Formats: sequence, structure tokens, C-alpha cells
Amino acid sequence: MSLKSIILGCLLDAPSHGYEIRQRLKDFFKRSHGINEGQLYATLKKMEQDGLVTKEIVHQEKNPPRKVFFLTEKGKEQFNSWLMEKDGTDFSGFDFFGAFPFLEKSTFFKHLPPSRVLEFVESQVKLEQLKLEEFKRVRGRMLERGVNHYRVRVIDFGIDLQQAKIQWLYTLSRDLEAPE
Amino acid sequence: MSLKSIILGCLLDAPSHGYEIRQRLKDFFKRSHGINEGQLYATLKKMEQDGLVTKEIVHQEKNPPRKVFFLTEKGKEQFNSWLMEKDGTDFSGFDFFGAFPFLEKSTFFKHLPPSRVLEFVESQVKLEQLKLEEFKRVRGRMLERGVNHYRVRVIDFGIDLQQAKIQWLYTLSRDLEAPE
DNA sequence: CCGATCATGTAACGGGTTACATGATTTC
DNA sequence: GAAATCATGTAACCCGTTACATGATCGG
Repeated sequence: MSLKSIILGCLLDAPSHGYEIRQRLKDFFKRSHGINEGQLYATLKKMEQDGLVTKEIVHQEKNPPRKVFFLTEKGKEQFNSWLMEKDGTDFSGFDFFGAFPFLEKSTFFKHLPPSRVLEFVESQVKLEQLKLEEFKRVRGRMLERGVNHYRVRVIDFGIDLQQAKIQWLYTLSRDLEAPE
Repeated sequence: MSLKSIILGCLLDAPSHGYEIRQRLKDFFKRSHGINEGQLYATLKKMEQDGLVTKEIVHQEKNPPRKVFFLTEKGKEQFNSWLMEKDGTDFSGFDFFGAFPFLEKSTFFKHLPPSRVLEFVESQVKLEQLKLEEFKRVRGRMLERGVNHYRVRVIDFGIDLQQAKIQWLYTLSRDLEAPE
């Protein structure tokens, strides 16, 4: 699941064609800078074959014809079963590494002299702070556009996480400055 | 990078053979439940070809011979350049979805009646709380074993994140209970 | 005329997952 | 005698990324 689920959800919001799906996802789930074409069209093709969506070709005067996709019953079912699936059922691992790639690095900080770690941590803090401000600006724009409440909550989480990262980086640098 | 970097770091901690690397990574970076064999051996082979590691075969009486890997100078360089690389330089996306898969779902909650959302959020809270307790236990065990300070900090981040998740889920459920 | 936007795609590659295969030794 | 541990691996598959290709129209 994943790109597929997101496309399913997106088509439940409203039927649309590849190019438009890309735009809509770019606005919100901007993993990298919008989903890449390659996989989008490939996934849509696969989903059609699997009977999750149907296609309707809409001709236009000026632009190339659009291929508009609609969810089928099967598609809706699959979306719902994804939606109700529980996450994080697997207790056997540290899933939080993905939340902050910097953690993987800090696992090996013992191989660096403290002064270099401090330097590195401080430059990372600056980056994370810029990002925090960017997220706050995005939140502001979302409110202006009257985005759905749940989606505002999503970026709220992003902001919380960002603050937690900065907080944690400060703790690290305090550890390093303090004579142990 | 990623599995490769982790293996490099692991071999910098101490040279070792495939099976042992797996054990060591299982102890700490337990993504899923220890790295899967398939990719481990494949990656090691590739790394040897690329001149990042060298191999030494150690015969044993009872068990199959071990292939012990050592970092080369090139391997150390590559590890260092990974270590000093900055993370999160890309500002164009919402990287925090990966931190909490539940977020992807909540993006589509508008398609569910509030009562079902509430139900779902509450069951997720319980899960996250169990996980939080598990992380705290793991932290305790790490202290007992005298694990490197930076690595304790890593699980501290995991605990912070876990608390942030629970906090956020509570906010969501309060939103739902409150008459808007 | 250049570059952006609309709209579709293909091809090659890389990394990870699942599942299976082998074979000896140790433990219950 | 079954199951776990030690230790190696292969093969098929899925998903994602990068980069490229096409071709029309519109704005400066």
C-alpha cells in the first residue's frame, strides 16, 4: 500500500486524471516535490487492471485528452480496509528512525570528538528551525484557504514533531557542553 | 545510502561477519525484526566489490566458516562523508508523514462519520501507549547494559515522539467530542 | 522565439521485502 | 525426534527514483 492508498483517497475526494492527481498531491502530501510521473501513471494503469478504478477519456479542444479515473466499488472497499487498518502493531522495532534520519547518524557519534559533534548538532538545529518556520507559514496558508480541519491537524503534528526535534538537539548540545 | 551506511558504522564499531552484524543490528536498529538476510548478504557482496570492505574467512570446528568483514580506508571515508552530510535539506515536502503512518489516514477522515473516527483514534491511542511503555522498558535495559550515551539519547527521542503522538491523538479526540 | 503549463508516458536502475534452501550442532 | 541456533546464501517481486520523450498551447 501507500501510493496506491493515497490515490484511492484522492479519487474518493473527487474523480480526476493523472496530471491533476499530481497537482493535488503536490499541494498536500508533498513527499519530495510532488509525486513523480513515472510511478503515478504506472500505478494508475495497474489499478485499472486490478479493477480498482475505471477510466473515462475526456477530449478537449486545446489540450491533449484527459483520462479521468473513478473509484469502483472494489476500489472503495480497498480504500476503507486500508483506512481502518491499525498502524504500528509491530512492537519489535524502533520505527522512529524514519522520523528523523539524524538519529541514525547520532548512533555513531561516539566515533567523533565531542567538539565536532557539537558543531554538527548546532548546524542541524539551524536547519530544523528554518523548517519549523516554513511549516508555520504553510499552516497559516492552509487556514486562509479553509482547508479541512483534519488536514490542519496533520500539519499541527508536523509542527509538534519539528519542535521535539529542536528540543532534542538542544539536549544533545547541552550534554556536550556540560562537563561530565 | 542507508543499509550500507549502517553496516559501515557497525563495522567501524568492530569488524564482524554477516550473521553477527544481523544480531547487532537487531539489538539496536530493529527496523522490522532485524535486517533480513537477503539484502544483508547482497549488500556485503556489493560493498566488497566496491572496495569498501575486505573479507577474511575464519574456519571453525563445529560451525560453518565465518566471513569476517573489515572496513577499508575507502569504507571509512565513505562512512565519514555520510556521517557529516546534512539531513532534511529538502524543504519542499512534508517529511513527517513517515514519522506516523496514521497521519496519512487522518488526511481522509472527512470521509468517515465522527463517531467512527473517535472509535478509531481511541484504539490507536491504546496501541501507542503500550508502545511508549515498551520503549521505557527498553531504555531501562539500555542503562543497565551501560549502552553508549548517544544511543540512550536516541531512544529518548523515540519516547518523546511517542508522547507527542499520544498528545496529538488526544487533541483529535477532544476536537471530536467538543460541539463545534 | 523561449520557456512554462498541460497531459501523457517509457526505460533503466536501485533498494528492500518475502520466502525459500542448505546443513551442521545443540537443546528439550 | 523436533526445534532452535549458527551461518551462509538465492530468486522473484514490489515499489520508488531518475531521467528522458512527445507534442500542443499560451504568455512575455
